[in-house]
Amino acid sequence: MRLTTKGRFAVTAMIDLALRSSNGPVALAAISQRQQISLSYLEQLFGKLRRHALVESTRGPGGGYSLGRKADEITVADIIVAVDEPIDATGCAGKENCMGDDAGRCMTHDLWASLNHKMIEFLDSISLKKLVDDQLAKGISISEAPIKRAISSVPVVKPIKITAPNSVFALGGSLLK
Amino acid sequence: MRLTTKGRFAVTAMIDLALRSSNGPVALAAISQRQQISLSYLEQLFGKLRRHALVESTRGPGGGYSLGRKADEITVADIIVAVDEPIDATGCAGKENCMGDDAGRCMTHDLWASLNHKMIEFLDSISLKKLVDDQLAKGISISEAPIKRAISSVPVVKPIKITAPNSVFALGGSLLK
DNA sequence: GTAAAAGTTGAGCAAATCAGTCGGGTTAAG
DNA sequence: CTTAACCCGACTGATTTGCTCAACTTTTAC
Repeated sequence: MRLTTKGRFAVTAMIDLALRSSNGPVALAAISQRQQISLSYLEQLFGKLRRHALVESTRGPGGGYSLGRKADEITVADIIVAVDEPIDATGCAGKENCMGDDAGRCMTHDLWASLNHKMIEFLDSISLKKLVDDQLAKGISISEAPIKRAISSVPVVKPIKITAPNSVFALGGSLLK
Repeated sequence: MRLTTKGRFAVTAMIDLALRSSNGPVALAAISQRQQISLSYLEQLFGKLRRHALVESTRGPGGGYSLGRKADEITVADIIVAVDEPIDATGCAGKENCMGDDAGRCMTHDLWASLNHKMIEFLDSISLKKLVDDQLAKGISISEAPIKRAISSVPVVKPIKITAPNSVFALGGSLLK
């Protein structure tokens, strides 16, 4: 599993979706505006999320996406794995060719596998529901109005392009020490 | 923080270093051979590790690297942060411009910050010492011989190039469900 | 039925990152 | 002074990221 902004976008979008999926499907355009994520990019991500059955789609006007299963049955790991496809290959992939002439060669394999496993376990322990509840607890108020689409002639809100360099889990270092 | 093979290489190399740093500095060439990591790449990584004071270098013949501080005072998070430089930028970087007209706009910020923080905490809870102990417990025998460099004319063990596609924490999905 | 609103797919693209390589330093031991 | 090591910066090919464009199909509203 990799951890990139791609995963962050996906998690963010899923939270947004979960927050307002109570009244019918949510359109990507709405998520795009609220979360400042490019619509086309969202389309790509939700294509993958749908193929992994994390979301369901409803086509036509008034359509959009809804959760594929309950929020407490979707984990952060699910989402990240869905968008950052497997692309398996663990250095010395599967083979035991790493054991060679020298002693204790490929400790990499099982070491990393176990660390990996812990990471997965961790991310798998955080459900979408928990994230949503955290947001609600922080007093985020959801506009209950199901999106006014009556405003006919508004051209299209050009999304502000944020040149966000790919960085995930970025921190200034101050947190670490 | 990002999670890539870069970080994996760094952690692996650090474990190798910790395992045999009991008898003087360890040369990168030795780590390169044992762990099948390109020497030049190791040089890059250790440059960063040194700048973060995780390792110390001894120059000249017989030199090499040693741990910058005790193994139980170095965490996986330290290592990964050191090589996968900050490159800070959290979507809506620092600024509060994300709070706009609509309600609950940038939940991304604190949401991801908190998830991030949990990840850091987790990786920060695993010390290099623990990883080393795990390896030792698995019966890895360290060849105490301080590397035979008597073999003069051996051309250079051309490292087998593994076209390891960048994938970290890869898993076939079977672990997840 | 037809038009509009939504999802779906695929191609393509600039920039960044990854995983190195290369070539030349500098430092210290013998 | 030679050699074994670290040091450093530039460069590179392949891949990924983040994103756009264009052309669909499906469904609902009128």
